[in-house]
Amino acid sequence: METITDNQKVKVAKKLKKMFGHMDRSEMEYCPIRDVMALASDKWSILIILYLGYYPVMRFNHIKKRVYGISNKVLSERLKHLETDGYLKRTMYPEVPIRVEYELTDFGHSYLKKLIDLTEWVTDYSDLIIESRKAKSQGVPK
Amino acid sequence: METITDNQKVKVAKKLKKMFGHMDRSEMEYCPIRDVMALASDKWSILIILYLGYYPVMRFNHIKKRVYGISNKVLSERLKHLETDGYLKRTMYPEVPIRVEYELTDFGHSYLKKLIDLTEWVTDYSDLIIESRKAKSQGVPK
DNA sequence: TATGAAAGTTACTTTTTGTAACTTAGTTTT
DNA sequence: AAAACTAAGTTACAAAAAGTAACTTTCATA
Repeated sequence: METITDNQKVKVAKKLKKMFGHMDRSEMEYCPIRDVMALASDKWSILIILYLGYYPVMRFNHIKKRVYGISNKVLSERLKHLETDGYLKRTMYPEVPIRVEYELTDFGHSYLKKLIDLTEWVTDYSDLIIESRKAKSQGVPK
Repeated sequence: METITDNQKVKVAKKLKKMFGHMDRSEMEYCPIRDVMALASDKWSILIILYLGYYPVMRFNHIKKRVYGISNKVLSERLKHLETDGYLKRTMYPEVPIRVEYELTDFGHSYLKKLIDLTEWVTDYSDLIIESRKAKSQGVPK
């Protein structure tokens, strides 16, 4: 992993200062950013968006197969919210059996880029993390 | 929002292809990346890490005050996991009353950078999203 | 002796998820 | 003509996760 220089830390601190202007209400007010983050960083939403980046157009059952482990219920909920929030577009073809296609909007694509950066990082370091986890769980005899 | 060009989409597709080499097991195998993502993208974990970026050293109750709304229980759990996974370091001073300090590891700082990028994006567009949400929920009369 | 503070833990309630069976509407097969 | 088949969900119920609030521990101080 790249080491973080103090210089970089200063940059990071600046960005945080800017961001926390919005976030840092230690009282219990409504915070739109948290609200948006809640959906955007949800584990299932992330997978859905990544797969929609990979397969530009997907139908309900296709997503369900790829995002293995997701239930109809949660998939249906997340798709609705992701559509409502503008990340994806749902197109229904009134054929029989019904056909419904999902695809990212431009907005969704813009978010996809950020998610890819995040996922790349996780991909690169997941082995390291799993190692750390094992090491700690085995008890460090010191 | 910046429009996504086809050229950019190609780049994105390439990255996804690489990533999905790891992720795309449509069978129910254990996937370390998902596992890591589950903690790393958790809503409370994100807030904890962001605040630890802002205040380099924090004690339990300080974190609890800043990450408003989090319960002792969940905070305690997340801190343990984040420590186990190597994002942060916990230092206990056996004074009375006890003092425990949390700070990001280098690894945690490296992840913080990614989180900041993500959060910046969310910050920039959260208004747009809230708008989209309102528009859709009011029913679009067409 | 009683009070207090910090960092949790615990028992219990509420909310969110997961499971699996069911619905809907035409199409094709028997 | 009735029965079976699709895809895309929905629904009722069970299981897991999160929230709540009271409790614990340790020793210094009033």
